[in-house]
Amino acid sequence: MPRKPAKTGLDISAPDPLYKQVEERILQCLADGEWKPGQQLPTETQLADRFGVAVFTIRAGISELAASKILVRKQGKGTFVARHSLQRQRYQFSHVYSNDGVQIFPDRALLSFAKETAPDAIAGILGLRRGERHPIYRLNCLLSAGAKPVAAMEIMLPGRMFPGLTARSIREAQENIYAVYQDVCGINVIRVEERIYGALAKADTAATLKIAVNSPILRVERIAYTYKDLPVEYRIRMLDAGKFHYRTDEGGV
Amino acid sequence: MPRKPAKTGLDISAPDPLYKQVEERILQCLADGEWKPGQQLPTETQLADRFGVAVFTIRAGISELAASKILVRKQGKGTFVARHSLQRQRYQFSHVYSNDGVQIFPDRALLSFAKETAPDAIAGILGLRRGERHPIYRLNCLLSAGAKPVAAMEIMLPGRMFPGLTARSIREAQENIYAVYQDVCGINVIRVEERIYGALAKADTAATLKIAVNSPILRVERIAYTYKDLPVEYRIRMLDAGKFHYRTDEGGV
DNA sequence: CAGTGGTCTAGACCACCGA
DNA sequence: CGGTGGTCTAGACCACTGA
Repeated sequence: MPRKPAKTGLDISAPDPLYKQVEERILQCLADGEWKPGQQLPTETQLADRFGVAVFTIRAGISELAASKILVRKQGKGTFVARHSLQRQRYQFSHVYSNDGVQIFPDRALLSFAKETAPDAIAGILGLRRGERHPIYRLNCLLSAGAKPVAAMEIMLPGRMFPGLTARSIREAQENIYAVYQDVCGINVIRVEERIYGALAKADTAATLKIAVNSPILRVERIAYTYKDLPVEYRIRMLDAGKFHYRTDEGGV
Repeated sequence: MPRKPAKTGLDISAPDPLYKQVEERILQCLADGEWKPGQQLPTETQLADRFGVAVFTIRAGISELAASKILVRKQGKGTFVARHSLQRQRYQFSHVYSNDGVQIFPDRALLSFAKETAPDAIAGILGLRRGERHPIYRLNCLLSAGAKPVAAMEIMLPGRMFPGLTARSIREAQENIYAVYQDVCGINVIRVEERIYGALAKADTAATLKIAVNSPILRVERIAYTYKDLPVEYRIRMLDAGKFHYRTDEGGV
């Protein structure tokens, strides 16, 4: 007897395999906010019933999302929506090292917080429609390790996606700023693209970082994305390249 | 009846699951050179017989190695040892872009090729035992796109791991240099670590790149590893940061 | 102890490849 | 057409969690 596709939306005769469809459905539930960060998903058996497929198929879908760090499986407990905890920051999205080889997790001081209309260039980067007026938040931060400045950071966020964001909510959170996006606005960053430029410090950057004008700096631009490849953050960091560097890995078993 | 562990070396009662042991065994075969780059592995059914486990278990092990880009599966054909082809270079280990956003695959000109004794610092980076004399190859290259210099590159290789390497073999190959390591010396790079520094061009680098002294440069140091986390290459690239930048991605579905 | 995810089996059918 | 990997099922047992 053929499987009934109507009830669940999963279709064995579709071009995509069932476990890919499971993946899509779970991503859709996450994008819709049905399951929120930190929350437990239904068990694999329950999902298998709900979607009308075998447990193996559910596992295949969940496995890919777990590999992407979107879900977290805990044996004996359940499967959970990943959170941007401090521990997670230690191994993802954090690549600044001092030049003597110590990984840096800088403190964040919020210097300014403004709401304004997005310039065309920024609107384009954040995927906002041309020809319309879009509010954005513009944040300026100083990142420092101990008393030493590490980087000047500017963050631009599409205003409509971050309801309820305030300077206060950012200042009070000791956490990774992506945890603030999650907890305050329900925005989940799952992927980033970075461009790393070498440059010379201009007067304002030099003053902020307490280095000489024309000192070498690393300008790191990042676009962060949530589900469905939707850009949610554009940030620029100006790192003091005299004291710090950037590391990446690739490949590996 | 319990599985017999002696014959194959796989042991259901070991702390590692069987599919991890499969993975280890395959990596060992690769490190031993039993299966060479581009070569086809035995079929999953044959490996299942050989290791005394189910096909599913073989698949689980191979899947992880395929995700690490160490093996390549081709439906209807078989499973193969990955090669460092030009196509592969396009999506792995190549991150230089011009500042107007075009990905750069520079040409390589070999300027010098020397064999010498490794200084202590280099020996340490390449994991060579202290207090012994180790031959290394030291290569200097100019990377350029069209007529424009992109970067000066220095490569250091542990001499004993690269028998038969000559300036000629590198000059004649139009391929990715990692393909030369594979084809000439049987060395497979599977993972790299990179450190990205911002700096100012000194006189010699400036002359090579045809830029002004104290122009901004990106100094990219890379250590490349083969199986068993064995370092096989240390390279330093000095990129003209006025015209080029570096990109990385992280995360994603 | 019951419930979770983790591993593993034996087998089925499919899609793709090349002779 | 036979052989390959790709997907999927049903079911088993294990390891870990927390009440």
